[in-house]
Amino acid sequence: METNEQGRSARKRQAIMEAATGVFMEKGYSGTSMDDIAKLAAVSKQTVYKHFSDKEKLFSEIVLATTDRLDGMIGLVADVPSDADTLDENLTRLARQFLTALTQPQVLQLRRLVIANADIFPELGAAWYEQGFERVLATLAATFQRLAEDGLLRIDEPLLAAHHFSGLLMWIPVNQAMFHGGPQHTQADLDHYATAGVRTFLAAYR
Amino acid sequence: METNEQGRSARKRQAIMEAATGVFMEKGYSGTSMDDIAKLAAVSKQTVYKHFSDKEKLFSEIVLATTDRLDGMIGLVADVPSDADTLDENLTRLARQFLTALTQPQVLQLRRLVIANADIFPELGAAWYEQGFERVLATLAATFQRLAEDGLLRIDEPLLAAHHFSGLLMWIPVNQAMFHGGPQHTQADLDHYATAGVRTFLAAYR
DNA sequence: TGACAGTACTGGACAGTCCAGTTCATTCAC
DNA sequence: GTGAATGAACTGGACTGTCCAGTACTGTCA
Repeated sequence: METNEQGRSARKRQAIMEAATGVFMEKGYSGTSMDDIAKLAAVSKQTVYKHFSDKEKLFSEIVLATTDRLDGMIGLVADVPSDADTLDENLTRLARQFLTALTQPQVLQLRRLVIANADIFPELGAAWYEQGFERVLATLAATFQRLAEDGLLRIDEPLLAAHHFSGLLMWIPVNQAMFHGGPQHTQADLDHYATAGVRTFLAAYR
Repeated sequence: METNEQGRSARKRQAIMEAATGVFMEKGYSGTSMDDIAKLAAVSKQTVYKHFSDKEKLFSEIVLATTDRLDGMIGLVADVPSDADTLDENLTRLARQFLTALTQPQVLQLRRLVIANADIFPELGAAWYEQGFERVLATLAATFQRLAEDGLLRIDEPLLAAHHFSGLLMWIPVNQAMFHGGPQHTQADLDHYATAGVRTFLAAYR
């Protein structure tokens, strides 16, 4: 009789990854001990080592696992309609969604975590950047390219425009979050950043 | 008899700070041992502890000491002439100087160092952000305000404009540097970021 | 005489291993 | 179906080796 769709081993592995994600996020890589993780996962240390050969491997896996969750964001970016009349509000909505998604405490925390350990795990930092950040940016660039071909925007270098778009939006809140503990921005702040950023972007690129 | 202008004690202290700065930058906070620092400073461990009560205090001091070096940057930002004919090239020069200064390996490394340890030293992160980053931004905002009053720019919120300016310039190279090891940008890249960023900025704010 | 070098030491944390005994899911005989 | 048999996965805790912050002590030099 199979009451569990996953089986014991897979369930344990899942528990370990969730626990590890939580503890690494909260206490950083070197601040986290394997005992902490085992304890929080309600699992013996040996089981942790059965699933993940060492601490570095476990860390890599939990970090890269988070890039899977970006697909929704990709969809949003690709779905901006080619409609001149609503371009402003469509981009503003996109901007708000961008800001909301990227100022989630977990996302910022993960970003800090990756940056903090880019010395020790350079490949991990690069991989996360490519699979996460650049994937979204490339999609945004493609969207801008399409909008330009439809005559809604005037753009020479789509990728540069995409970087400008995100830089205008996120420079402020991301920087603040990197140096301070938690997020200091209210929803009103974010809305303001969104409208102001889109205004500046469209003034330059329409 | 005092043959040295500083005194032996002050010289030792200086040596310790320089050594600590180097090692912390290279190996991070937790990767650095007090023995490393003492050895590099050619000083006994006991002397290190005579000058700095513990590791945390030493770290804080060397990080905050770096914010003193921003005065040159402040001067540059404040000195943009109110001349409509050369506004474009003046801002582009400023942008280039900005980018060159902030993509220095030491600066990026320090930034990483502060972000990486913002969990453990939240006050330090906040202090560095305020005394370093926000000071430059505020000066830039004041300059924009002046340029707006002289009719060269059209600006509602000078501080927001300053953030947009720096976001347009630095989002790309700073992000790359945070996640990859060293700087991947050539001087040509930086020039391109500068001219493109200023072009976008002026299209929106002139 | 006081600041320093050099070095040994303490106390605690932690990665990773080992092992003896236990749980659990599957298989196969009845 | 029921119930043993089997082997893999798991527990819990002890153990090793290492690293490091901070202290103590002895000798040296100015």
